[in-house]
Amino acid sequence: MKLIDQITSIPLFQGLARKQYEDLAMTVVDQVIPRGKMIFSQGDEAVGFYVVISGRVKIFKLSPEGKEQILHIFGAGEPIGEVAVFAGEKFPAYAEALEESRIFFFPRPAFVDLIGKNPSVALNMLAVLSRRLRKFAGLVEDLSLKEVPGRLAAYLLLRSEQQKRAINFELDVSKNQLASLLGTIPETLSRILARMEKEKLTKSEGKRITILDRNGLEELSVGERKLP
Amino acid sequence: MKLIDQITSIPLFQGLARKQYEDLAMTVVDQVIPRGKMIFSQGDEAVGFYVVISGRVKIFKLSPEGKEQILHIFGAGEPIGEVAVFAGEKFPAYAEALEESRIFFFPRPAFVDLIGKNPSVALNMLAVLSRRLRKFAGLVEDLSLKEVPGRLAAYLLLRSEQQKRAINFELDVSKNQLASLLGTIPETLSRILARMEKEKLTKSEGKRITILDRNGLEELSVGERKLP
DNA sequence: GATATGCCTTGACTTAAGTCAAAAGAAAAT
DNA sequence: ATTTTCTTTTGACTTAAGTCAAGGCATATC
Repeated sequence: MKLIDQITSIPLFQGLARKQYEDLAMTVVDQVIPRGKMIFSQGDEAVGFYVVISGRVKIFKLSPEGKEQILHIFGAGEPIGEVAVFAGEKFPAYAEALEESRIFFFPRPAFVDLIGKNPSVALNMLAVLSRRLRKFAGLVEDLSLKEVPGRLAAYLLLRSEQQKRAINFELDVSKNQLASLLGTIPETLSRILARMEKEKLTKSEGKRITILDRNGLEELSVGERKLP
Repeated sequence: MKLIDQITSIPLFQGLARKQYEDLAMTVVDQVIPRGKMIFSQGDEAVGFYVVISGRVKIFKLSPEGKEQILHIFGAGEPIGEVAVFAGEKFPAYAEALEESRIFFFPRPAFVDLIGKNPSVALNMLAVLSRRLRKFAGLVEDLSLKEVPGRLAAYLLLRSEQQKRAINFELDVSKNQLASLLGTIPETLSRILARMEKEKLTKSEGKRITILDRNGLEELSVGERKLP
């Protein structure tokens, strides 16, 4: 697919004139990042931002001891690092490709200019940031007010919802990654999955999860129920 | 002070034409909220957003058992609830006045209209949301990767920085609130303050905190040191 | 002045989840 | 195919922080 068509299909840039897509295409840097490679590190100078075209990218924080907390996992169409364009100039976290990913880099000046002239881009961006803030508020709530079984239950229910309430689906991340996403460690995750299975709430073989008792999971996720 | 002058001094609205301030003044609702009163609840329909004119407002989440996690404490000039204007239409958390507060309510349609027409307001708003995202990323990091002593140390250092690196300052929130802000409970906070004092890192009498060993606190906050 | 109310602290106890170590499985590399 | 490497699971143990209960202290209320 041609560069400009790729740009046209980025949700953030919906509603622009032909000319503006062409301008964007002039400044964009197209790059392919292999699995496991860092895109940027916390503290790096942000001279622009990225949009994921294909593949998946994780954004995360690291503790001094090396424990990681994933903040987001972004896929096609989603912008990353845009926060640094509007506040501060350093990336506030690390970004690494979870699989081979194609990403577009947009330099800051052209983008700021575009936003100033295009209310629709500004509104799109406001919507993106607002959704992200909402998601963060949920993450903070989970980390602070729920126990790990509740967080895991909420995550499984969310994944199921995203797949038409499928009773049976594949985790799209490794269990190590999932642990990091839930703010815990692989050992704990493993144990809790085993306990859920014993309670006949779920069944798991590798990455394949089957929800046996949706209601029970819901109770767990809102804290009305505890795992023995 | 006159209504319109109050509006003029809101950072979010910097750089508007006289006419636009007048339009805003036409739609604004001025209200005074007594200490302890709810401004909105999680799930409430968001027909607009608020700006704090004076006083302080806490934004928080509640667990089913009633434990609260404060997300932000906002003071004069800061907007609240604007996320709901751009994404979803429900407030994602609770808001309550910590002290008697004067707040302006701006109905959604007029504001969306203003943003569409005024790139500077859009950019201001993008900056506000971006700073907030950054703060959240830090909160998530703290909750997930630091222990309570580290979070407390980081908080005390931050407060000190905000007051010209004062060695001696007053907490601007009650210790109960501080516990909620740090994602813990009053008992734990109390014990950790006592341990810090024993280690000669700080000294506290009521709300007055004295930093005795800034370096030690920094080590604690980055996890290079542990409290015995 | 007495009493109530909210705020903070302390002690004894419990528990969720982390650490460390080891091993089994699965996936990738040679 | 076999070795290497990474992921996942399990067991034994430790620990940070939560719960419950009681008491102190201050401020507000009658």
